[in-house]
Amino acid sequence: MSLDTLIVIDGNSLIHRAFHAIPLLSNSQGVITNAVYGFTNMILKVLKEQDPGLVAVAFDKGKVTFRHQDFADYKGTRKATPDELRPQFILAKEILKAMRIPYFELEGYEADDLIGTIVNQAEASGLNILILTGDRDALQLVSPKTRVMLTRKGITEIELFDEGKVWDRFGVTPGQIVDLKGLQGDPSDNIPGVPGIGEKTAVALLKDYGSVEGIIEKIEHLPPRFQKLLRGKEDQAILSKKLATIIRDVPMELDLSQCSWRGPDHQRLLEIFKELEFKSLIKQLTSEQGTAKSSREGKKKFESDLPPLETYQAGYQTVTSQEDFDEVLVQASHAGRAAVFLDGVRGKGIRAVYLAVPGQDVYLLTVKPGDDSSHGSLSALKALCENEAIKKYFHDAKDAIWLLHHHGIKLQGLAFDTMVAAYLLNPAASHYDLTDIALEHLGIVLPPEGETAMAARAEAILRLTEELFKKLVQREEDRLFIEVELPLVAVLAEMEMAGVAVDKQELKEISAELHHSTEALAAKIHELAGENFNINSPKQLGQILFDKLKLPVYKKTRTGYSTDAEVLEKLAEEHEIVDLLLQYRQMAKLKSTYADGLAALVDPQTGCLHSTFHQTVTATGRLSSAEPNLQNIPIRLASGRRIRKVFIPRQKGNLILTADYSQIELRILAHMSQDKSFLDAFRQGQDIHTRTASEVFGVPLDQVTPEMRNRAKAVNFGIVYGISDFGLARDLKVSRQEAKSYIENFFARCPGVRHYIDRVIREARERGYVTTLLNRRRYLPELFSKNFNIRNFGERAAMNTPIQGSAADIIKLAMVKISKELKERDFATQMVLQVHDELIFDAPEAEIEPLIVLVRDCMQNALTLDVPLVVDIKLGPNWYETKPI
DNA sequence: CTGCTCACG
DNA sequence: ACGTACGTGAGCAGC
Repeated sequence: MSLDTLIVIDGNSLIHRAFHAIPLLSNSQGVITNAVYGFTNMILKVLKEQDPGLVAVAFDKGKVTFRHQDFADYKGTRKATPDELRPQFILAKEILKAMRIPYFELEGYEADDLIGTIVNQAEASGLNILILTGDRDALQLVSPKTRVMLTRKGITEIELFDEGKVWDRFGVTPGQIVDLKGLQGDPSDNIPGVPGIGEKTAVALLKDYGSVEGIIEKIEHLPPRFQKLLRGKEDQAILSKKLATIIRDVPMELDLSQCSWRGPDHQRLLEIFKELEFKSLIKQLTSEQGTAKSSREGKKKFESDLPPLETYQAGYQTVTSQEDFDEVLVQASHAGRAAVFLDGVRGKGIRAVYLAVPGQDVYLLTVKPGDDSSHGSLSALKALCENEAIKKYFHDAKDAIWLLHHHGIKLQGLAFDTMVAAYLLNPAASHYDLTDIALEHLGIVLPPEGETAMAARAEAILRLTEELFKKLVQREEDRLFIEVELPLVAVLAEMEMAGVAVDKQELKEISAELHHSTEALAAKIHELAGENFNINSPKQLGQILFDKLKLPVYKKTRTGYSTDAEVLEKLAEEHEIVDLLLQYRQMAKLKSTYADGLAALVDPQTGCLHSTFHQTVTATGRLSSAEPNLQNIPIRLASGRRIRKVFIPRQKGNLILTADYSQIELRILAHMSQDKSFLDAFRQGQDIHTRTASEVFGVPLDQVTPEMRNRAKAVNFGIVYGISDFGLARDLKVSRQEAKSYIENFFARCPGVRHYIDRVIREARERGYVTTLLNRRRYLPELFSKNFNIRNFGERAAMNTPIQGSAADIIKLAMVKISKELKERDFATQMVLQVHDELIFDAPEAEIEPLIVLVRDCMQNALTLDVPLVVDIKLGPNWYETKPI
């Protein structure tokens, strides 16, 4: 038994291998089991032989929503994964669960990349790693600590590769495997390589020059025939290498402790084996029971079997007397800074305070029931937090501000937020738990519970502050952090706490009206259908429309018929029920999500909605809003727009003022692309959609029809999103040819935009990331995927993110400025909402005039671009009735 | 808990 | 030949 060995398994590779190596077996029920049988067999064999301390499996995960969304017409033309194989993946995962082996998958990544990431972390923890796969690409991961078990022809034969073996077999080091592929290419993965260069040439060149880059650099020194092959193919070679390179820093939260191998859940595994009729495996399992790992298993907690990873502990002193509180404050004052970990729950208050002061032990200040900020530990906390001279570091400072607010404490001197900093370093991660970022950036494991664990968190915040700031400086994101994101934390906290006032009466009336309309529509729909069914169930609705009423099927989803609005609109002519369904859907959405959904979240104390603005959610830098989401309140259709009537000022004499950036994304595109036509249009104050229409349709500005403008508007949007003729055609309901000609015309008339797009994608490929105007960074590992779709997605994200993200930069900057001005000038106005390119204020009538000047100035001058930023301001008694001033 | 659908910029 | 526009959050149904 080797406790320090981790086995990582490429699930996709093994299952595919097994599927092709073993004839189509099935159980008596007809369930095909060949691949899952081979897979299970192989894993059991390796586990038995190696008896590792840890084990994990990785799977590919593509863009399932797109991949499976076939048009009915095309059904059956193409099968990526054979029907006999697809369900076996599910079975394999069931078996893994029963074996208590964790498996990892992440949207947009291949198993390879997850393995690379796991290996990286495991190596850092000092583990020995064995990779089990049928994919030779994995050989690039071989190192002194990592070896690869490669399946041969069949599946039971395994060949073990260490560094020496790779050298013997391929004549290159493991690290050069990717260079080999860059030159040689790989038809199976659609990697071009350099035509004319095969294995021999590639190896010989690499022996002399080390890498693809090395060869290109010394291209002059190469024999003429090689020069000839390589010239003009440099980029292709570099790209090929990148495509073959396994990503090792996939943004995933990996807890190696979850991977400790504890033996299977015998009972469950046996059940599955019986169902699948794996007789030999059943025999194997039952004969082994009671031996080895199975016997020492109880119902222990997961953490009980921790692998040999160092768990981080911090010493701490409990502080209880007033004298000691004073001493802590002296220490913190002296140091000038402290990391604060508040143990508490929003709305309930703080239970304990852990302070990490540089050079001192962590201090624990416990809060006794009934304590308040006038005496005891909370008064010490108040003194600390309200002293601006002492810099405070938090993880999730906005949450801390809420907790402090509960005790009447106002935070001054916020100097770092490790959650927000970790987000800037990798905005694509799914979450930023302190535990995860401490592991990622400090390599330490935080214990889950207890006072030492909490003390360790305070200490970790202190250390992370240093580490993350260093990284921000390295990436030149420190200004973005200090000047925008960090001050924004407090601005958002204030917006959340203020909330936006709601007219509950109006909300009730809307709900009642919607109740009547949905009921009436449902009755008619049921009558036309000839039976009662749940209209909200896409499954039942599909059966009615397509099985019973025999309407034509235009689109399917992974699980059945699609019944979305796009499909229903196509069916409108076919049956009168369809229009009623569209109306019903609309009304039902308004009622459940908005009328009733919002009403349920109104705070009875304040009469306001207190949304949470998340600062660390989007990959582009935008904010998101939740519980409730106030960034998607209806506006496009009159029926939904009414919902905006319920958003009102908090008191009599106040008004709602909205300020939105006009065409900010296209202005940013003009600035970044320097396209003449776009720059000119914005500088002249022209309507951009009219201008694009004039370019695309080749008519003078004054002859652009509304229809032309509409189409041009869709083209402009398409450009920002990464256009395709298909997407544009669908959006505009024109033919694909027509859409294509719009796009071609557009690029012919706006070559600057074309060049900009090409440049951004090229730079993204070179650097692996894209940036915004304020240097916000987004990594795009998708660009290097071997999967065509994922790669294309990466390219669209590469062009969209600088635009969307820069718009986010600008409005965030404006929010910080506005908030500061409002404070300094003692305005009673409250900023209440942000909707990506729009800010909403609740303002006393007397302040409106100066407010308009202030807001417009801060927003339009947040950043100076090569085109003007224009802000439209509206005013009204509620969010619905705001009118241009 | 996942998939579908739909609301917004 | 691939499959089809970027970024979100929420409610509901059904496994």
